[in-house]
Amino acid sequence: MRDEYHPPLEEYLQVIEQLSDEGVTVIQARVAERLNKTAPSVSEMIERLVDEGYVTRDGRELQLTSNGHDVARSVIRKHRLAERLLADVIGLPWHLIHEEAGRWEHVMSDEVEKRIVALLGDPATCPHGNPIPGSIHEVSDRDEQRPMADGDEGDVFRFARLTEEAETDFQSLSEFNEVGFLPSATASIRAKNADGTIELDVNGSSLRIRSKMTRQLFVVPVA
Amino acid sequence: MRDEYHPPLEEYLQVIEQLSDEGVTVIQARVAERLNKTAPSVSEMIERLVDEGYVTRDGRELQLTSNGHDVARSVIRKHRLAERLLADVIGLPWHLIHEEAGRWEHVMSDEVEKRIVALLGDPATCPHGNPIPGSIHEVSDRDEQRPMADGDEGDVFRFARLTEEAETDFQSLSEFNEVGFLPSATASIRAKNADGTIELDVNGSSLRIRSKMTRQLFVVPVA
DNA sequence: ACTAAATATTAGGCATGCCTTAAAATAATT
DNA sequence: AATTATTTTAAGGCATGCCTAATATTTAGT
Repeated sequence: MRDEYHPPLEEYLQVIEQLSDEGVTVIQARVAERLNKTAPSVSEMIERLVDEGYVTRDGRELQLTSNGHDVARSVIRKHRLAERLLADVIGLPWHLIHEEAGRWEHVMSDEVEKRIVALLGDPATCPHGNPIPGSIHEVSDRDEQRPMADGDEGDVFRFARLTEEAETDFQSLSEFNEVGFLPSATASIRAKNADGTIELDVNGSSLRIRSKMTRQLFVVPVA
Repeated sequence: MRDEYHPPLEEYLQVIEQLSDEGVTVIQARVAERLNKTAPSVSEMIERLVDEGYVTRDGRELQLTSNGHDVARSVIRKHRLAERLLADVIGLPWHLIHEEAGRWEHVMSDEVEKRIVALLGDPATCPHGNPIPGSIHEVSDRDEQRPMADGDEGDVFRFARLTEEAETDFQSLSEFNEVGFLPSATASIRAKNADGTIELDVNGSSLRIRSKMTRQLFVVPVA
């Protein structure tokens, strides 16, 4: 088996899994972007991951092996559980939890994972609305979720989730946190601007969503 | 300033601080033993720590600079707060918390540290009875504490703390946990054996303490 | 088909932290 | 003092993960 402590390996597998989840074609260039590493670094590392049986290649496309997939799922599970713990128990502000959990995910033992699950009642999602792999609870509204960008002026919706990629946009996250625009919050589209930004009404407060971000936020229409 | 994430550096400074706290003369050989590293590895690393201004030498004796001391205190503080969180909130069994906290200490942000302090009410000690640097609460019985080895048959005491070194004796810790012999527990000396081991009565259960361990456990006599 | 853009690899380096083996320096004992 | 034990350093290596610069190799766009 693999040693205990391999942050870089875990990061690579995690990103491959996430890209794949997002429907992005997983090639090295995408991984490099996500991890902020140079192409040669990624090339070398992927070679290792292939050698060690975590990844296979089909042309330039990357695929996790069953083993690689298990590791990735475990890391993602720990990441999202850590986020829940940080937000719900420790009281760390919502916009700070992602970065913190990005370190915790690599040091949390399976034993602690279990205790956190018990403590929190096996939550279905992280505080960004993304499902926690292995939870017995289903995310019921998955297929009703659609990108905020697809909405129209006047639409009222419930904020369901934001992509992992969006979680790294610290500036936006701070703004969301400021006005309480977090998953499960209700809001409405005040205006769709020519530059692609969207003006929201969140509980009376106004919030402008960056153009790129509107495709990273998933919402569920409210009757 | 120093980058975020330097587990090895932090481990070295932490050990130097702890050895010094224990009254041990801090030389490289001691550090090597504690960290389970070879002498040349430690020699090289200490050289770096000196170069970078964390440590000074006086002959073979090592001393932390003010900066090095601050880092060490911070890591120890995070370690002990993590242990409290793991034990009191997350519910990880007592004998497992030390190892887990040994990883968490390197990834916990100052922000999270603050929240944990607030959550736990600024605890005075970790679950092994050792003081948490920076806590406003005093450890009142510090000078009444003495090694269990100094006690006599029939003595009744309160278990006050165990040294950091003892915390790595997983086997003993498991046994202690088994019979509920944790800091703040009351017990009595049933027998002092010729081989240096001590036989305890813990709440009716019998517990044999390894010879070496009897000097690592500090107790406070009970009237 | 042909050029431009995107992607991947090669080659050569580098810092970090470890290690082993061997030699030197200190300290402790007899 | 001489010897033995402890401690430190020197020398040479190695794996991990990064990097830059330069070179292929694809894939797309015109």
